[in-house]
Amino acid sequence: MDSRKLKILQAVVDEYIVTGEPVGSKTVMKKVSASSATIRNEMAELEKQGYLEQPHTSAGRIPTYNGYRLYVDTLMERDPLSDEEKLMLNSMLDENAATEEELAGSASLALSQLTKCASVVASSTPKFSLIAKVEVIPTGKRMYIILMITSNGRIKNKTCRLEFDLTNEQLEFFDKYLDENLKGIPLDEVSEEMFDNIRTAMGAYMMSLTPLLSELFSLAKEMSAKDIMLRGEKNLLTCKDFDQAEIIDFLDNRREIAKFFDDSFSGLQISFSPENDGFAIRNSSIITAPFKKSGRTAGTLGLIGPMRIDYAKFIPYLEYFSQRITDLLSEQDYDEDEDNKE
Amino acid sequence: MDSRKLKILQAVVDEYIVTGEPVGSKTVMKKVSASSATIRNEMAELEKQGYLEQPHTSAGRIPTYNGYRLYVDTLMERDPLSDEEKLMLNSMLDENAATEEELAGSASLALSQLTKCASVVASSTPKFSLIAKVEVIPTGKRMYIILMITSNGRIKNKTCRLEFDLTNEQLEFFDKYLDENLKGIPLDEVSEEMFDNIRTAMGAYMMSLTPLLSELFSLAKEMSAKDIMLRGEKNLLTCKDFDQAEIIDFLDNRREIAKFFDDSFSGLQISFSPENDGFAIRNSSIITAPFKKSGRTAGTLGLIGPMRIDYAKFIPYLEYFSQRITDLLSEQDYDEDEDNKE
DNA sequence: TGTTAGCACTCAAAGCACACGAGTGCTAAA
DNA sequence: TTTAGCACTCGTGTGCTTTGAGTGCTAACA
Repeated sequence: MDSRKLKILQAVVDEYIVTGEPVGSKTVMKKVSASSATIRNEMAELEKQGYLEQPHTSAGRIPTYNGYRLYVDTLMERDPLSDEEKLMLNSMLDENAATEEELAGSASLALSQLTKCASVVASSTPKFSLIAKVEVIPTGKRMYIILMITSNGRIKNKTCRLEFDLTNEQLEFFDKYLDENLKGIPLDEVSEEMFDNIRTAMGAYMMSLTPLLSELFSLAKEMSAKDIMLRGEKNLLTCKDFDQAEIIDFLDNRREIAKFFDDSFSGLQISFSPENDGFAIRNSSIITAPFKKSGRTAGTLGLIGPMRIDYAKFIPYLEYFSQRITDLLSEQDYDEDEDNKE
Repeated sequence: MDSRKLKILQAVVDEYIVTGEPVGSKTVMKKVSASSATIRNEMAELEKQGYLEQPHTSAGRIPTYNGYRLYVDTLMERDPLSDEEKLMLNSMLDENAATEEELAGSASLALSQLTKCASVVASSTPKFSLIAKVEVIPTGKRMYIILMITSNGRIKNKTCRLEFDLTNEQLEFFDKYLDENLKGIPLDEVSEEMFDNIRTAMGAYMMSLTPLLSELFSLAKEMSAKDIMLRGEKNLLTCKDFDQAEIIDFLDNRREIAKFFDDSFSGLQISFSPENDGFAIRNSSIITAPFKKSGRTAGTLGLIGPMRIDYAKFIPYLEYFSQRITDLLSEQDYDEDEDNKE
């Protein structure tokens, strides 16, 4: 592939990203030293090769997704972050956040504001988390709250109403049993059978405790389910590159989005909707960057927007945030190690 | 006001609600026995009086908000619920919901699906709820979860990270102190001063416990803050009577919505956007119906949609749900009373 | 052989004229 | 007071033309 042709492709994508209008040969001429005729010839070839397309015969060219692919993989020059930008990004990150989720959440919010796209945080922690505490708290007539805390500090609760009040004895037995038998179990190993076993182990208490138990089971399931955090969804709604109805469908389908982010990526990844077999919104691109803790991937920070997006600017943002999160999380690690030495 | 004129107004609103198109004199003729000329004269007067308007000279009439006001207040005939409809509504209500919120939430979801509008639940419970339990749970190096449960079974938690780990002694002291001094306090009486007092009462422990304390304070504030539950927001987005951007702004502003629902209404209320001084979306109407528990208002079920909405059908839905919720909540009361007699 | 100037061609978008028709207000007769 | 009739209004839809940005192709040029 001719270097001039690459330059032309680059110029077209660069320009199209800014204007959103099909790019003609004259416009490209400003950036590539060749006559418009030459550029036209080259563009015709780029079209044959599948990197550009024409909305209609007498219009300029716009990049195809193959064009974008080539652009982001080899042509694009990233805008390095200025010191002011770094300062700004830092100020938007809540470095004092108590939890990993909050930290990443603040990055996600910042990203969505800066890019006018939607931003996602997907934590991969559930896989490694153990049940740390289970508690049943009576809160009123026949009302009980079940509380579950995991080893990494995530907490969730469920309220349930029983047919009869439990005696103190029953409650104590249940609490003790759960403490002895569930603590330390990895969340994703919780299974139906396991709970069947517990149920039989309840003996005489079985009848009265079964409803609590099944709520507890579904609570565990909910906690082990991969979930994501979405910020700036509304930015997508006002994006004219997208079809309204499609976005609403997409946003309704958190499960699918979570599944997409489940494949943990090793580094920065850019994927375009045609590559995500029907999952994503048409004309969308998803950029993801993982962040790490203790050397292993702790989650993924993602950006969902149109294909026509300022990659050169936004990718550094994303990378900076994911790096910063990784640093902050490992600082915590360091603290902990230091403590251990005492 | 002439009875024929009222009939004409009613016919116009009825028709416009169905078709969404300006209604002409010929169409009205089908419902009112008078010639089109007479109807035109009357409509011209209704326009002068501010009940109808014309999008342009040669178009039919559409109701103004004054027209809608008159319609819902005196003209409209509600469609009574058929037995099948009642059955359907019942099946959509989660009567086994453990909490009031879940129960009302299921009604809200059902409403939003049936009406293609957004639906709101606003609980007025926070006002009457007391702090029932406060617990500090260590979950890792310097990580603590603060848990707060109210007398009516609402639960919320906050994670916070401290500079130093607390000793068991400190933790026990804190837990005991909180249990003795916060239990039974009404949530809305929690004040800055109160926490200042607690802080001084901490004595030697003050330094280490202050961060936890301030998190606890903000947790209490969050819990006493009025919040609402919104369902079917996306229905508004696809409603062509609304301006996209305005809806997005509106939905972003939960605080405002919550405030609106804070004025507890005594019965069914219908309000139109011009009456809500700039708060609501243009051309929107908000219908609210309170539900009760133990004789006093426990919350409000609301419907947010365009002014052009099938009032005759949807108001009975809303009323049925709020009545049903009231019944279910008082059944619980009854149970409790019965228990108390034992 | 690659590049460029020039030219004919294409086609979406914008503008314009026109007809249509739904609906009106007004007038005059019943 | 009601109604039939009529002239008038105005948004909508249709077809036509113009405009201009942009193209592909060809022939001349370096």
